[in-house]
Amino acid sequence: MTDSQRPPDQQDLPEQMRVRREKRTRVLAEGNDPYPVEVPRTHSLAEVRAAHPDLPADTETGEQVGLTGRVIYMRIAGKLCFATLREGGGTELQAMISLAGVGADALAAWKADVDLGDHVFVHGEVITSKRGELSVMADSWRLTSKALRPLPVMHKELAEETRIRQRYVDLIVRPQASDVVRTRSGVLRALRDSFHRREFVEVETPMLQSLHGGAAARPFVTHSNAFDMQLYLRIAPELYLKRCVIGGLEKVFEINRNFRNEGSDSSHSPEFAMLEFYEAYATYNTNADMTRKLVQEAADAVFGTQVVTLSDGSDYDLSGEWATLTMYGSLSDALGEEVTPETHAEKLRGYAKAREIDVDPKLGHGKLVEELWEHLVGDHLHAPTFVRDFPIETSPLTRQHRSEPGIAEKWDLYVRGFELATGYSELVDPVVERERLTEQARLGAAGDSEAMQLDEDFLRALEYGMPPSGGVGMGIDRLLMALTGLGIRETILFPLVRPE
RNA sequence: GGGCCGUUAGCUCAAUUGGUAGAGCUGCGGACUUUUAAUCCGUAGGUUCCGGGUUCGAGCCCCGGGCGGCCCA
Repeated sequence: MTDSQRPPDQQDLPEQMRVRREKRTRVLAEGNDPYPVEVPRTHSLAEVRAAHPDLPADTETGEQVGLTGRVIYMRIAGKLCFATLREGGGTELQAMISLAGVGADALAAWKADVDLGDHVFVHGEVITSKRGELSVMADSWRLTSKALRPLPVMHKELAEETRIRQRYVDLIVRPQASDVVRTRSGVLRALRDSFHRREFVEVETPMLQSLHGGAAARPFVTHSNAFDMQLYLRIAPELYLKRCVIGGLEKVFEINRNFRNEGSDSSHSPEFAMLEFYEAYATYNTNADMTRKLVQEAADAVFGTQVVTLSDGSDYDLSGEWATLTMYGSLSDALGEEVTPETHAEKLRGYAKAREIDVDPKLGHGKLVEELWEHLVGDHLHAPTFVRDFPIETSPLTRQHRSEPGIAEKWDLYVRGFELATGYSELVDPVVERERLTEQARLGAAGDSEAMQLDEDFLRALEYGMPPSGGVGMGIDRLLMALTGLGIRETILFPLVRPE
């Protein structure tokens, strides 16, 4: 049982928590509610600040207000107490509680009852202090929510683990934590605006799927009692979005969660937000262009610039056209050896060994090429770069290149060395698709836990005819990483963590 | 999965060679009607992550485990 679930046994509590509980009890005993249902708030702190941008020091405005906020600092000077109140948006305002303003009893109650972290209501006049600080000079005050746990020190950073496990505390003490949340919200809004301007329709497709497909990944497995059947949490929405396009929804997008039962590190989370969009008559050329615009429009909308400032203070330039490489061409350059779709796996293994890159000896040509490429090229890409033309055998849902044999019309977008998005000219030939998925099913039966299952309903849908189309998937968490320089666990409000 | 590092007061961190577990902030008591992380005086607060072991003696050494971080796969 964790501390928070245990019934409050006063004997076991640390002193500071015991004291706060006693204060709560005392306030109740005095006939006051430390958790009132409603208080006569007239303005937000931000509204007061906005209304009085530059009052001179020692001004009395005559304006009466009722304000609320969490006490984050207290300074007591005898018969005059100062408290810094902070509200949700991060705006702070000083409250002044004086003997002359509230009387002896209310002043004594303030000193006795209020702790750092408490929510309070303060009624009084908007003034500036002798030092010029915009303040409310109280004529009355009351608790609006008594905090039973002490606030961490405000001027030291919380341990990273505590920041993640107790994000609510992180949000209270670290304004940048809520900035990230607001940035994320702004990015999502910008993406939706970009799609709506282009007349895309937002859809929501199943999260619970009876077959897992649309990506190469290990799924989470669950069970439906009603249907008495095994279900998977989706690893991708792709096969359902394609059904939409087949049905005539020619421009669709979905922003929703995917689940992959794989490792968790600084760029992977088991649960992550994904954007996918599909457009009839688009190709991997046109949708690369659109992907770039989506990212640039999001940067503009949220930061007002396409040269974003990362968390380490450096600038990152997302503006203009982005670099383009081909996978085989850039790998050949990095190796100093010509690599083509005909290059034997044995030879690729030799290149890997010569460069001390460990590869699974069972890998075939396609995965070897991708492994080598990631080590020799991908890890070193800093500027936004499209990498085009992947091995066909590792791209089962992608169309064969229009002129180059053995190559798929697929790109990956790399930003600062990590993969941000991927796009295809979609494979729409139902006969070829059946062959590809049958091969995937064979790999699955042979033990490849990432292989897709054969989705007969998807193939049936394809047999009704899907227009030539382009599709893109982009990780939302990674987009936030790209725009801010933060790690994935900072971009997700409540990342999965082991129970304490 | 492997390697390395970390885990000490509410929070952030110290602790010499194995020899009485400390500091700042917070809390509590006091002074103070213009503070800005207020200041000053006083004071309290510990299952040193858990379980074993070695030792006269373990926060520190050894073994096992938990949780976390970094690197590698």
